[in-house]
Amino acid sequence: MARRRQAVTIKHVAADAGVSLQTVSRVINNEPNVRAEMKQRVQASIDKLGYVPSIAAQRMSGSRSYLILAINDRERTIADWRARQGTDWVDQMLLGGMLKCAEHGYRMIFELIDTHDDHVERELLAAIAALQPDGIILTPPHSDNPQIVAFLAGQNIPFVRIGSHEDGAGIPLSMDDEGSARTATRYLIGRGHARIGFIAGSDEYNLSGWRVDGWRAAMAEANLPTEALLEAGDFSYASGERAARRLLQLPQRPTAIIASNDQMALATLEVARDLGLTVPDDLSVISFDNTPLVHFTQPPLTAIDQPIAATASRAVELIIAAQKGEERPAELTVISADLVERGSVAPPPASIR
Amino acid sequence: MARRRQAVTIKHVAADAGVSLQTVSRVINNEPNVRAEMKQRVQASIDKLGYVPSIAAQRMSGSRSYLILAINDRERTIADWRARQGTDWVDQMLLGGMLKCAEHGYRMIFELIDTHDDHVERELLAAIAALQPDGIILTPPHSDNPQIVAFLAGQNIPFVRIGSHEDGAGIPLSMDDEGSARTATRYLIGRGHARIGFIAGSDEYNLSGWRVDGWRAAMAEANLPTEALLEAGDFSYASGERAARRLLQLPQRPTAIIASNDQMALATLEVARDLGLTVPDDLSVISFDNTPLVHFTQPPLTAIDQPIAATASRAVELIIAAQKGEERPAELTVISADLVERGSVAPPPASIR
DNA sequence: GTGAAAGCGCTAACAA
DNA sequence: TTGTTAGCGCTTTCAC
Repeated sequence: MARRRQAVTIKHVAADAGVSLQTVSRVINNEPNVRAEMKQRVQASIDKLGYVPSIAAQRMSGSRSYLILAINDRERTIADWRARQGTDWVDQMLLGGMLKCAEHGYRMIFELIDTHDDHVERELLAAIAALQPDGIILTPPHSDNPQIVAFLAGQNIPFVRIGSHEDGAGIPLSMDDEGSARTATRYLIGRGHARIGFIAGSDEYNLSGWRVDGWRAAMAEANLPTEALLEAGDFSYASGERAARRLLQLPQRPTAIIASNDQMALATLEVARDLGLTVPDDLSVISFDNTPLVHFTQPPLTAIDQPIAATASRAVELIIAAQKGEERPAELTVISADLVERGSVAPPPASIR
Repeated sequence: MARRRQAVTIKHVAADAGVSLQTVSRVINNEPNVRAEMKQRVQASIDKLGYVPSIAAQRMSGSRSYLILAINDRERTIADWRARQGTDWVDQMLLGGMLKCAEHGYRMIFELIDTHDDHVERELLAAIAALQPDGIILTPPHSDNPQIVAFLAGQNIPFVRIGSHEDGAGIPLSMDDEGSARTATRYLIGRGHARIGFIAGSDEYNLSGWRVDGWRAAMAEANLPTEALLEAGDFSYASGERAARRLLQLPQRPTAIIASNDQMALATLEVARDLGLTVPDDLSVISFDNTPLVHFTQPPLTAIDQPIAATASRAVELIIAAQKGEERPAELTVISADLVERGSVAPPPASIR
């Protein structure tokens, strides 16, 4: 392979327009102190020659790299990819993140990092040193990983922590898990349910706790009991199955169950079927995440939509703002989630009501 | 934001090891002409200081960028992302491509380009000039787009055309669509089916035609008629619905249908239900792609698995090999697909058999 | 086998 | 408002 050099450089443009390199640079970067006429002339040459600045060279000379790193958990992401169950977290991140990046002339680079690895810092450093990104987006469970947060804080690089409430280095960006759980719970209460079970997600994710909190809060405000109605899960189908079985075999079984993700809701549907319960007539189910599978279940699942695309998009905006030297927002940024109504919720059965 | 400079550079390493810059560079790039002892000393300094070479600087001085661009069709990709139907083409590409890249110290950058846009060249040029990738992976329908292929050929950059048979610039890499269609058809014939309908995909994709060819070939070799059994679709659910309805309302309806993708197979299932036909007892269905939804249909779909991850992985290998100056393979590289058996195929109904 | 010098494309700092 | 100079971190010559 022959070595490739930039075909058209700033030099060609400068020569063509009959100006200095610096003037071209100013035009590229939209800097002030260039006369309109000059600017136009340079722009004409740029267009004529099809010039595009080299990110490498820009980065080299100490300017921006126009690269934003989106970091996800390696193990979980690869497991999801291999499972092919339709989990589309990555797709939604790209949808929101890439498009927003493109709007601002940035590019999003997707990276996988091990949460548990004792080389986290080395992995991160490698990515940062190699790519020199202008900002980093952290997703759960990395967002609250003290080691990662501390390391990034020391790198003097703007970063957003998606799904985090904690103060500290970096910009936290919440998807309002507690509020969503409250919304789902109130929705069920509004339809007459009083015994509402909850299947929690993995402890490794802070959002699991927040979702439980929201459920508890909504139950409390309606003076409804929660005892024995909380079951631990870990987001896996198997854990959802176990949890659902325990809940549905309670002497006084719940008339509705909220599952902390779609897989566990799917398992709940299956257990209900197995026990001869019809959804939604005998049992109502609400799930979290709203991944593609909600369309395909029998009945389709009413679900809390995790606004991943919107969140990633906002994260990019926050990073670009930070890049420009703007202050980080004083308040925690919250992207709220909607409840999408489908077919898995009905009033509780008359016999129990 | 303060300007960030590389924390540890080749200079620091050179100073620490007491050698010249050049020697460090040689060690980094694993070049010959360095004594083992020297190499070891330098490597020790690299590890100690946590040095990682800057891709920007490497690229600047005319070496590789260690970046591989994966290009997908913007319109279709975004539509899939928004539809949230679980299409996981992108995920599978990342799975295969990113992991293989990581193995070789490369990174995969995912880009979207408009097929129809008259600015294709400009968009491509922008990506290439900005990123200076070492290679490009084209996916359908870009793989056989003459404008794109011609443009890339002129850029002196290795590129792979996934899902392409055509000779010419770039390295074609086939997923054996014709063979897969033949496999699916033979599989049905083996189970006793004689009237096998086929729903084709969009003309915009060459693979649509190859799948039809495979079906035709398998039918021909068994001396089975194909007349009236081929219906056009465009990969959309709606088109699948129309096609399935026409096929199933034929005076002599098919006992099996092969749909060129999962969405159209899903539609076929729905039409069958609507017409009072049970799958698989009255009608067998095989779909293409094996996206996540195949698990969730009633019954789960027997499907041809498109080996996207394996193909992306191979594409990366081909590019890295080309980068090293190796000859492109003389033969067309073919990644073959498997048939995954689930619940949508049975022998034809006795009344027809 | 190792080192010194030049230059990649661009921008920051300064000068005019 | 515009141009000049130096240097970013690295690799490629070309000496030694």
